[in-house]
Amino acid sequence: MSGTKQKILDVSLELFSQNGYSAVSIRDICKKVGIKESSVYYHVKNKRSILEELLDQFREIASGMMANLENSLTNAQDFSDKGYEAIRDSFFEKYLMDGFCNKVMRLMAIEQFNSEDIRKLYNHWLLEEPIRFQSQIFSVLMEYGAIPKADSGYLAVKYYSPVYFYAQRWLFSGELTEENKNSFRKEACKHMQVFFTELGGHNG
Amino acid sequence: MSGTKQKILDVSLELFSQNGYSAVSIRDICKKVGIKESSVYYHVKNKRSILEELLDQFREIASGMMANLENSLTNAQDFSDKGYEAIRDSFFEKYLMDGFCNKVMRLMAIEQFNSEDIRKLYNHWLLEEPIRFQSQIFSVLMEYGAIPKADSGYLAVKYYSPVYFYAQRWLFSGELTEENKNSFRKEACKHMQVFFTELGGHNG
Amino acid sequence: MSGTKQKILDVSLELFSQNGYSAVSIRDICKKVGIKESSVYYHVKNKRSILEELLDQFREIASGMMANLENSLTNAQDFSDKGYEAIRDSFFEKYLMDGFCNKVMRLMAIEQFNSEDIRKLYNHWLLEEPIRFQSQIFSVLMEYGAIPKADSGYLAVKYYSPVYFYAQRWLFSGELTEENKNSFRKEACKHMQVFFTELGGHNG
Amino acid sequence: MSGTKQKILDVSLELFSQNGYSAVSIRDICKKVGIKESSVYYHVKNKRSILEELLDQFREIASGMMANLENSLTNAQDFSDKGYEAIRDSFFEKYLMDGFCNKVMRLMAIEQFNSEDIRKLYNHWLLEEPIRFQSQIFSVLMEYGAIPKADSGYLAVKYYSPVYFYAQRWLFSGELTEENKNSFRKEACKHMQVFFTELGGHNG
DNA sequence: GATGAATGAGTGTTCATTCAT
DNA sequence: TATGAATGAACACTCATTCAT
Repeated sequence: MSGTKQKILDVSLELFSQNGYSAVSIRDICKKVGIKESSVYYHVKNKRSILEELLDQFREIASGMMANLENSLTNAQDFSDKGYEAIRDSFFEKYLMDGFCNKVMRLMAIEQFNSEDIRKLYNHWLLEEPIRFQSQIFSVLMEYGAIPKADSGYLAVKYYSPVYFYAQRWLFSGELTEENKNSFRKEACKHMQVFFTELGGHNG
Repeated sequence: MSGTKQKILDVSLELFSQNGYSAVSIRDICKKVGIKESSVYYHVKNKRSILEELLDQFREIASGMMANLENSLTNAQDFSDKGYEAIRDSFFEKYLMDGFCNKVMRLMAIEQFNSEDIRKLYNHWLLEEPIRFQSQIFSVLMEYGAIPKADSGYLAVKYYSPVYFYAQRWLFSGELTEENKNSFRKEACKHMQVFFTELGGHNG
Repeated sequence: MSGTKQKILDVSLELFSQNGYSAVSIRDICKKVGIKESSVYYHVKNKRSILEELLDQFREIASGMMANLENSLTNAQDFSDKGYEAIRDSFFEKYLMDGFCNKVMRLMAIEQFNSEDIRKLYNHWLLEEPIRFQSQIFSVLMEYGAIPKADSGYLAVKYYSPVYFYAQRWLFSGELTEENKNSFRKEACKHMQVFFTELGGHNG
Repeated sequence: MSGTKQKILDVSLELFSQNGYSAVSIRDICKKVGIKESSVYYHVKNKRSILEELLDQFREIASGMMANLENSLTNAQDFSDKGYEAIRDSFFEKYLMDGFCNKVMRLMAIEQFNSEDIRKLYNHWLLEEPIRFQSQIFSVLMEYGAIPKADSGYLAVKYYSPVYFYAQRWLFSGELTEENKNSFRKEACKHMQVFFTELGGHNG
């Protein structure tokens, strides 16, 4: 991929994640990239295809990560805190906190209202899939007696929804500064830590 | 307020809450109201002012409700389930589930990314204020020994974030159907019930 | 219909008939009408709809005229030269030579290659329908013994094709001047006169 | 001429004759040729020059053929049907029906409205020249008593215009399929046959 | 011979808004 | 109160062409 094309994608993601797809014009993108408006069409088919390409990249990364986590879970031998923490951190750092994913999530959060496709994507990757996967983890932990048996779905909601809440507060709202990301990481990690401890406490 | 003006506001809210402020044109509004585009400017200064007026209405309702709840809390005599349930239901039914508030929230959820003002409003009324108020309730309950002492802020997050999560899933995503609203009510109420029971269980 | 709208249609037909639909831009039309480009969209839906409206007008006129001729033919009592001449002149003057029809025909002659719809229209009204109708006239004349029996279809082609040939030469080629129109009238009329005389000669 | 250059000309003629010069973009041509758009400018000066080159080729072929026919006529010894038929067939098959000429004619039929040069070319080679030459033939035939004396110009129009009419119907309108070409050949030949027979009949 | 990259000029169209009536 | 008519500014996009490599 040529440098210009990559720059177009980068700049587009930057702007899209700040203002949403429709609020960003080709003019805006080109101005920031440093090319004339007609030049952009040498690299991409049309405005929509820029968005599509970004979403495709995200889909690939997200699925890859999920497959990885799924794999880790299947092959996991120990269900101690350590084993689980690895999975949790992977999901957290390589997905929720990853620069690229982060921006796409913001973009999806914005654009879900204008595009059915994106709404589905958002719902899948930010609401359903995290719950589904976390629920699966809890099920496994219950099966192995690591935590007491209960409604794993509801447990997953209780576990994930504060993370989602903090994400809204610091990642999807306002500017995506390092400061905000750190606030998010601090609070979210604290929650996950505490939650898990309390869960184990019941068991112990 | 003249009938036409009210119709303009109603239609605008309807459309804004479905597609967002910028995705709705004056044309769209007027077509649904049944007037010509130029006529709208007799009733409102410009497109932005329609939004502003809706937000003002919301602000007033939301503040009123909050003041009411605040008042209920101050004057509360019994801290049994009943007393609390009244407050909870009021917040839930007259705010989260109210037709008007509901639409404005959706609108704010969409438009928070294009307008700093709306972002602040959204953050205040959907993230901060619910947590602040709930936290205050828990503090009072702790003080009176109704529930064990703990970090009331974190407790509020654990209590409210699933509600917020469900709201995202059922109220802010896709179309706002009665079916979705009912799903939301069912899930959110169940959570609040269970949560409070568990909380009391610790105490009892 | 407002004056401006009519002016838009008039100017459009003028330009379309000179240069073809696609070679004329909205800018060109507006410049000649004396309005700004955005104003045109108050009067018409889009560029294509201007063309469509002109074609609709033509269709109506052409069908009306054909129905009229058809009617004249059915009710005709005498099959002398006079009776037929009336029909012929009507077709010639109110259709081929009419200012509006004339321009639309030119426009169709140009645009038939870019639009399947227009190609069909052109074929129908300039190739097939004249032959069909003329053929019908000859059939009637043959039936009544006014002219000798023969292949009426081929006779129609022999009668009409020189008219079509002259039309190409004088009406559809180059600028549509009064001089050209007169040349066409002169040549075409002479042919029709001579042809009919020769036809009668066989009979007499 | 390099293979690529020839391919550019071939493809261009193919597309031009189907959609007209202006409706075909350099992109379209290059896609079909299998080169990038910038490459075409190594072979030709600009888009217009492709058209020019095609027209030059046509001019040469057409003039050559005409000179040939002219020559045949001058050297003709017998004015029987056979002698004439040779000339007629030559004109018909090597000009009107020839693949290359055919496409250029279509192209001229389309583009005559956008270009004065092409209009002149069209008028010359499809309206005036056939009439002039045919008229000349008839004159010769009259001189030699093969057909009765009459207005040779009008006779030429009567002879040629059905051919032109059929050409419009099957060669210039719609797609240029083998089926259409055959329909044209059949009808046109039949006409020429019949016409000549009738002509001779008067004489005999 | 061919192409990657870029561009100026142009196209049709939408939108919020104004203003005289 | 309402509207017919108009407009400037923006928008996504296409096209023929250039030029260094």
